[in-house]
Amino acid sequence: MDHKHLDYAARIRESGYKLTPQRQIILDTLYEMGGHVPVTALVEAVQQTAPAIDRTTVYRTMNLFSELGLVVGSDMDGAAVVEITPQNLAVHSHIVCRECGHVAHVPDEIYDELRSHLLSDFGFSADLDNLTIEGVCHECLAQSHS
Amino acid sequence: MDHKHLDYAARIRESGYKLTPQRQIILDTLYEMGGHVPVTALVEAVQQTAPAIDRTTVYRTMNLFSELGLVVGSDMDGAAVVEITPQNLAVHSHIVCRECGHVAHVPDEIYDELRSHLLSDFGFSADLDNLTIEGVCHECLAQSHS
DNA sequence: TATATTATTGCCACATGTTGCAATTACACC
DNA sequence: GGTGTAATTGCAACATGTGGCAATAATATA
Repeated sequence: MDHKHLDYAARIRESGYKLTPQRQIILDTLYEMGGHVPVTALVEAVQQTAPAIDRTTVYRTMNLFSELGLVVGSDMDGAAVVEITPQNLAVHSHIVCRECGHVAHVPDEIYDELRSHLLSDFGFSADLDNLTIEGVCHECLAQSHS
Repeated sequence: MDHKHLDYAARIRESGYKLTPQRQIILDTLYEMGGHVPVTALVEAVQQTAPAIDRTTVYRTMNLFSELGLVVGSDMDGAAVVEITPQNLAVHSHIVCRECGHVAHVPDEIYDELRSHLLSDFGFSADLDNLTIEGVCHECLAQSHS
């Protein structure tokens, strides 16, 4: 809401796209939900407000917003997940706990070593941006030791 | 075919499962295809031989065979891919070229550094087995430089 | 403010994977 | 070889995501 919308409106129109009520509702809803939101959940929430908005529109809007840099999408265990682009975004990788589902961001540098190994050993230019790694988080590890 | 089947038959029955014609046909077909096979392609090939075998059966069979260790499954850009378990299997990670689709295996050790960093920095026990990383392979990199 | 253009929407249909369920079938036991 | 039981199968239905297409609506221009 408030002034943030103006930014987004400008961003969208600058790029030659139109600011539709659907897009505003979808963005509002995503804001309200906060954090990492499965697109399926976003669809449900949006349709709570505006039942006429189709699944298709939400997915297409997320793709567009992603291209515009307004949101960041990731694939978590086969499910599409989005979040409002954080300010400190450089590379946007996630670690997801298999047990509790907790999602954390990890800094770019942690992949530097792997990236250069893949390049030197295999001549392979790895695309590690926006990677999602599964595992077990600190808390769940501690719990399973008790 | 030949003696390998006996091994699989034994493996399946030892685990309390049944050796059905469907499972044999599916395994035969996967053998003939070789390498990394998208399950969608496997379904098509199987139905060439036995049209009555359902998609569902192929997917369920792949899940079972995967649990038994007969095949290894991976997720490549949202698509399920399987291959007959190689003999030298330790950890089974792939690098896939975004341009030409080429798939290569990478040795376990390449992830050691990342794994230990994630553990020491975040207390996160990463599950890096069977990881699939996208990027651009050596050949395609060379080509794009010309 | 009216109009033309062009993006956008909603609907339909499809692709891939998964689950529930009743009918079938492999196999262990006699 | 017959029989009981439990695994398995095929079907139908659902979930998630994507693409085509005609109708609609946002914006630039006059």
